[in-house]
Order: sequence, then C-alpha cells, then structure tokens
Amino acid sequence: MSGELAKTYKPGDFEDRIYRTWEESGSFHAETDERKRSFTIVMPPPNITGRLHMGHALDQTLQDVLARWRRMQGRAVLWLPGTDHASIATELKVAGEIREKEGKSKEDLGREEFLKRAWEWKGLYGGKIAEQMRKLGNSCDWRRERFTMDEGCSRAVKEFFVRLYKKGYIYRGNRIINWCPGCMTSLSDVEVEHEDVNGKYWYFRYLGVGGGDIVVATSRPETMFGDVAVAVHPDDVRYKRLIGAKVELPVIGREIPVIADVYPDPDKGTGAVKITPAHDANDFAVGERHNLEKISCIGRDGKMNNLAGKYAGMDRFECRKAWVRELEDAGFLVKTEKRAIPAGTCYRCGAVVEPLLSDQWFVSMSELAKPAAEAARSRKIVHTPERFEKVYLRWLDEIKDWCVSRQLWWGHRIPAYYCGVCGEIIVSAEEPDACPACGSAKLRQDEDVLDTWFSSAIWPFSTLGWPEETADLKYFYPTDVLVTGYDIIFFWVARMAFSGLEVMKDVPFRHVYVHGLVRDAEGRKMSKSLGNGVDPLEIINNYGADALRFTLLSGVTPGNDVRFQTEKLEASRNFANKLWNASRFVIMNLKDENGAFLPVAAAARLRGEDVWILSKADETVREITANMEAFELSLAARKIYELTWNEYCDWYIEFVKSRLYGTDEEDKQSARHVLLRVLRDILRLLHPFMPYITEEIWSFLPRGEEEALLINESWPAGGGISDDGGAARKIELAMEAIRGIRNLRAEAGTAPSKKLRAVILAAPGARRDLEAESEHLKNVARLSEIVFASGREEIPEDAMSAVVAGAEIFIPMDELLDYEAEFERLSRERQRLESETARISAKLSNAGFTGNAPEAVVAAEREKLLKYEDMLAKVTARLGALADKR
RNA sequence: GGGCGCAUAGCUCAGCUGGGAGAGCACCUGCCUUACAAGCAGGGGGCCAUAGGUUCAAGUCCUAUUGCGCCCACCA
Repeated sequence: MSGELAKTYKPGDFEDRIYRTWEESGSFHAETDERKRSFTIVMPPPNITGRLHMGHALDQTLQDVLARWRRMQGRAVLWLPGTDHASIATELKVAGEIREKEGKSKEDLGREEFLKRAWEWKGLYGGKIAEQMRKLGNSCDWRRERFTMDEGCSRAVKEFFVRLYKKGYIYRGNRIINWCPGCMTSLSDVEVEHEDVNGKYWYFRYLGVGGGDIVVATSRPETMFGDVAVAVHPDDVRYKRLIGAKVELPVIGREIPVIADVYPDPDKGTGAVKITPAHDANDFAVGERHNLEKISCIGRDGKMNNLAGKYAGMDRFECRKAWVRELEDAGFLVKTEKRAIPAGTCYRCGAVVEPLLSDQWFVSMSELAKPAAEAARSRKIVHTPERFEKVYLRWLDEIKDWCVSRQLWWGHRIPAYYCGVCGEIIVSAEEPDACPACGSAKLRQDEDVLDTWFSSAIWPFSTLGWPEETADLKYFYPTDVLVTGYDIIFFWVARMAFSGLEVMKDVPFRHVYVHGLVRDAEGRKMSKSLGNGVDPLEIINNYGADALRFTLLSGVTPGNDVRFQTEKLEASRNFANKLWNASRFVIMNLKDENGAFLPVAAAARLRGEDVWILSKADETVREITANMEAFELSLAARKIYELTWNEYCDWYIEFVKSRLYGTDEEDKQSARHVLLRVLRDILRLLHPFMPYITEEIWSFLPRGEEEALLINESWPAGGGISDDGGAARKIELAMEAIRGIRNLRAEAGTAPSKKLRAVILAAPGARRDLEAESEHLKNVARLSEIVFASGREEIPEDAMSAVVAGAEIFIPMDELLDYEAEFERLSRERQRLESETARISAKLSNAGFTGNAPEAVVAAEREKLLKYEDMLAKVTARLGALADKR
C-alpha cells in the first residue's frame, strides 16, 4: 500500500478492498497440515429464506473473532461457511412468491417445476447471503462453502438415514403427530410452540345408557365426533360403579364405554375425561392401553370430515362454535368456564397445530440420546455458559421419538421405496431397480422429505466429506467450538451431538458457546411483524462493519441477550475513529517531510513512560489472551479499548510528544520505536474484533520482519518487559500530579492559557521520583500548563499555597487568587483522608483481618495507611496556614 | 407444575475465581491546545431489589422474599 492513511476514517472507502485482499491472499483457506494444530468451526448455516439479520451478525462475529484469533496463534483454522435449505420456511416463501406473482399454487406447478423454482430461489438468496457475510468480514473458507442440499450433503443424509434404519433406530409408524394445517405437514415436538390462549372449558353431560350420567369437561368440543370412551380413575368413588357401563355421546347418539385408567386426575375438571385417541396424544396413549378404536374427525386441512355429519367440511374452529350451540340448544351443556388453555402453534406459520393420526417416519431416540447426554456429563462437551448444559441434558433425558418426515417437496426426499406388488419397504441410499422380496420393478419412492434439522444434525461431518473417510474429516473433526443461540439447543445442538457420536463415534464439538438474542433498543425481540428489525448491511453502510462488530460484542455477558442501540454503535465508531487518528499521528511522526520513513531505533533506550506503556501493553496481552481462552470476548474487547484510548492515546502519546519534537536524535528514535511497537500490538490485539481498520492501518506502517497482512501476523506473546526501576510508579505519580493540577485549575477557573508557577516540596520520595528523570517534570509542566519554580526552593511552612498530588506539589496561592475555594477543597480532602485513615486503622487493628487475610492484602493496607497519614499531616498543616492568613 | 435468567449512576450495561463501586451515552463547567469537536480537560450522580446467613472482609458465596423476563411440561 502506498500513499497516506486517509485524513478521515471512512470505513466504506476500504472495507471491500481489504476483504478482497484477504480473500485473494488465500488466508481464509485451511489446509490439513500435520505440523499445526487444527481449529475448526462449522458455521451454523443461515436459512436461505432471505437476508441475514442482526442475530446472524452476532453469531458470525463471535465465530470470526475466535477464528481470527486462533489463526493468529498459528492454528490451522477452518471456518466452514454454508447455508441451510430450511425446508418448511423456504417452501412457504417460494410458494408465497409464486402465488403472489403468478396466482398459482405449488400444486398447480407440480413437484418438479416447484423444485426448479426453489433452486432458483436458492441461487439468488444463497448468493446474497454469502455477499452479506463478506461485508461482515467473515474470514471463512469460501472454497469449502456448503449447502445442506448440495450433492455431498444429500448423499450423507441418505447414508445417515439408511444407517439408522439398518440399526433399527428409524421406523415407520401410524401415530399421533403434530400436524400444521397451515404448512400442511407434520412437525416434530420442538417445532411446536406452546402458548396459553383465552379459551373455555365446556362441561357436557353424557347420558348413561341405563342411568348414571357423566359430565365431562373439554376445551375442544369439536373432537367429540372422535370420542371412543370416557375414562375415569379406577379409585374415583364417584365413578367406580360406572366403570364398564356405557354412555351416549350427546346428539350424536353413539355409545361409548366408561373405562378405568390412571390418566384422569380426580381433582381436575369433573374427574372424567373424554377420550379421543385420534386427536390428542394422551388420549392416544389411553387408547393404546385399552385397545380402543382411533376415530379421526378432523382432516389435514383443519376441516371437519364426514364423521362430523352436517359439519363436514367446516373449519374446526367454526365447527366448535356451531357444535356448542347445538349441544346447548339440546340441553347437554352443563356449564361454561372461561380460562386460559394451552395451544400448540407452528413455529413457522403460527397456525394452531392439530394432533393427528398419521403414517410418518420416526427416529427412536432413547438409545441415541444416552451417549449425547453422557458426553456433557463427562465434560467431553462443555457448554459456555455452563447453565445451558442443564437445558441440554434435561431435553435429552426426557427425549421422545423424533418425527422426521415432512409432507413437503423442498428437502431431502426420504430414501424409502415401496413395492407396488408385495408392499415391501426398501430403504436404500441408491434407488433400487427391483424389489428384493418379489422382484417387481414397480417401485415408488416415498413422497415425503426429511425434517430440515435431520440434515443439520450431520452438518459437522457431512461438510467434511462424510461418508468418505477424507483427510479433512480426520484432521478437522471434531470441531473445536460450536457458536449458536440458545434458541436452537434442542433443534440442533443436541441432535448434532447424538448424530456425531453415533456416526463418528466422537463428539461433533468440544465446546458449545451459547449466545443470546439481539433485541431492539426497547428490549423487544426483533421480528418481521413488529418491523423493528435492523438490517446489518444498512448499519455497515453507515458505521462500518468494524463498528457493528464491536458493538455486538461490547458490554455483553455470554448467553444473555443484547440490546441494539445506535448510541453504542456511535461509541464503537468513535473508538475506530480514535484509533485511526492516533495511527495518523504515529505514522506522521515516523516520516520525514518527504514522506520517507525515518529511522527507528532497533532497540530503544527506554524511558519511564516507555516502560510504563510497554508493561501496560504486556499486561493487556496476557489478560486478553486469558479472556479469549475463556470465551470472555466482551471483557477482551473492553481491555483493548482501554489500552488504546485511556493509556496509549490519553497518556503515552501526550508524554512522548515532547521527545518527538525535541532534538535528541537517539531519544526520538526510541520514542518512535515504542510508539510503533505498541501500536502494532494494539492492532494485533484488536484485529479479531475490528479486522478492517486494523488491516488498513497496518498496511501503512513500516515493515520489518512483519507480515504484509495483519491477518497473518502472529498474536502477541507478551512478556519481556521488566520494570525494576519502578518506572510505572513514577509515571503514575506524574499522572497524579497532572490530574491534580488540572483539577485545581478547573476549580479555580484559571484560564487555560495562563501558566501557573509551582514548587515541588522537598519531600524525599516524590520529589526524587519526579526529578529522577526530568522528563517527568517537563511532562507535568507541559500537560498541566504550569511552570516549575526554578531550583529546589523550600516552601515556607506558612506560605500560601495549594496542594496536589499526594501533597507533594505546591502552587503559590497568588497564582490562584481564590483562597476560599482552596480552603474548602483542602477541608474536603482532610475529611476524606481522616475517614480513610480511620477505616484502615480499624481494619489493621482487627486481629481477624491481619490473621486471616493474605499477606499481600495486609501489606497493601499498611502502605496505604502510611501514605494517607503523611498526606493528612501535610494537608492539615497547609490548612492551618491558610486559616491564619485568610 | 418444574427449571433458568435478570434486578448496580438518569438510560443501556460491565464487574472473571469475595479484599477500597466501573464504562458508554445523557447531564454540568471550560476548551476548535497543528492526531482526533466522531475530540480534549474537569465535574456531579449509586444504602449494587428486600430480609437473613457464611466470612476478618459480600455487588461478588448461601437461603428466603418481591418484581420483570425466558425455557420446559400430557391438566381434560
């Protein structure tokens, strides 16, 4: 890169260019390399339904930070990107678009044509998503980009299905499943969201055949057409005598038995429950126990069927109203009770889910779930934050079979074939030519597709080439960390765990880093219906990707939700701007008037502030590295922010200016050396968080041993700085003095341009420290606009003066004029010191404290006490002098 | 019904394994000081939800309570 770092920070001017540079350099690409340790993250593939939202931005930024950091540490980093076909969601979108644009249903188009359209959709949105990921700065390996329905993944899905089938884990059965009348497909349990809706209990009288009526309560009267029994608890004295008798369904007139089962709770409702095995999972279980008929009265479209008589064809909810009215008119309604009733809704379309009896494919989960749970218990899979392990385990421990077939077209078609002659079911990855049982060629493939999450479950290894035993698989599996939101622990995390353990015999990931949701500024969930979603691209256009990334990571706790606020965005952008300008300053000072780099000392002659900033940087390197290891990315981000702004910019650069503008050539070179060295460390530390700006600045720095690209630069190691001479302490004293004098000036209202005279008290410690290197004094003078009195004049005990910096520096009062203000200020100071010394004395005279607290803590308290006592004495003396002269 | 999270400065939130309360924004005062007004310097503002307990020491650990939020669950 030639030329100069632009005057103003405009991320839009360089972000895209930087990204191209990275991509073209091959830095994102991972190769198996036995000399290196691998670090693998497979990206949770975003759905191809549309654009990326803030949740993706957060999710992917976290991954990118980890990937970039590990890459800098020298690991062979594979961050594998991809997208998900999102069966239901995409099918709804595509069908919706066709309906809108062409007025046709998907059935009008037919399966083949519809799939063609869906693939076109994938091509369009898949590409858009990849572009968005690039904008974010994702350092993923595009050469390995995958799609859940690409050839390799499709093959893996079939293979996985066949293997589970052969081991007896997959079966086909006619059972109660969750049916979504909106999407017209079955759903798994986790795809049903539970919410309470305002509803009613209706109490109906079922007339006993030969006396003995029973009143049952129901929230779903329309299912009465499918009733096959009334169940009561065997010990319920109210109904004991009726067990075995028959009752008559109101109006319908059909007779059904009264049965005894432990399912009814005598304390709930009337204690008697109508049993509708075809429309309720519990009733289904009761029906199985008692060998009852299963009568369906509601169809897949959510409408009543012929069994509902005159209500046939009517929507289930319409029917409910009409049917209740009829029952009421006929005198069967005993009472009505308003109350909240639980309703299951489809997580995609929101329709009320209908439990239906249906032929579906299931994965038998109990055995498969055990190793997955065990992996967490034995810490082979570690959750961060830990609490999510409980969530994961609870689900696996109480797992139910997984309905994996979907009555959709967009997805992996189930590799099962039915013989049209003998009815044999053939499950095979390859399409069979003939029925192995009867030899017939009349074979028909199952019409259904698999649950989207079935292919997601094998994502960590299907993307690495499984079922082939590839080198990639061997090298990159198991992956190191899975980054994902807490909302898909069941959908995805747990299922990947059992799939990986079943197929690969090893966990799919060692760590699960769970993050929260991105909410809007008011704390509401971002959603399409609320229209409060924020487009990451728009933010990037206005603030830059770096600011967006930093914002998403700052001030958050792992696993907790983040509020997205523009103020935070501005703060991040301002931080980038600060770094930009500081870098401009540094680069400017590294060059001569012709723009050529000036010599920089190979090894600097370190002065106090150099040692101070270098040790601060070192400390930060150590801390940040530890934070990264522990996934404390937010803490790491804050520390690099503080080092950059509060230490490097606010103090070090200010300290070093006098040297840069001085004449001591060796000293100037030293200053440049440290300035550059620390800036490089800052850029390295910040790079995972703000990759673009750091890379751009890096390109304008002089290059020695350094990499051409920051992305390939190594993570700073830290160490190597020793502060034997107590340089940091002296610098901090100088800082204290500067702050104290500035404070004094501000309170006295002294004009900023007015120079004040000051005198250092001939106190042994501080004076020596401040004078030890006269540069400190100069800096104090320069940065607080004072002039030190010449020589080592003693201040007479009764001189009028103000006191700052641990009572070591005096400013003659005639400079300040406001005696009253200074008197008050010192009084406050005395009060503070008195209460502090009292507090510490009490602490130190407590045998419990001195006996139990660590030695270092006690020693620190002793030191503090001495310091405060000394200060108190001086302040008191000055106060006395002031009072006399006032 | 079970489980979990959150309650800290006006707002949004940090505070890691217990040792003198922090940031950003907002607010007040003064500054366009040749890196930066997207900035600089200074300042005000908090019984860290409540009540107990453990400890020499609690925002930090334990128990209970209150309020808000989330997840799970087969109450007809």
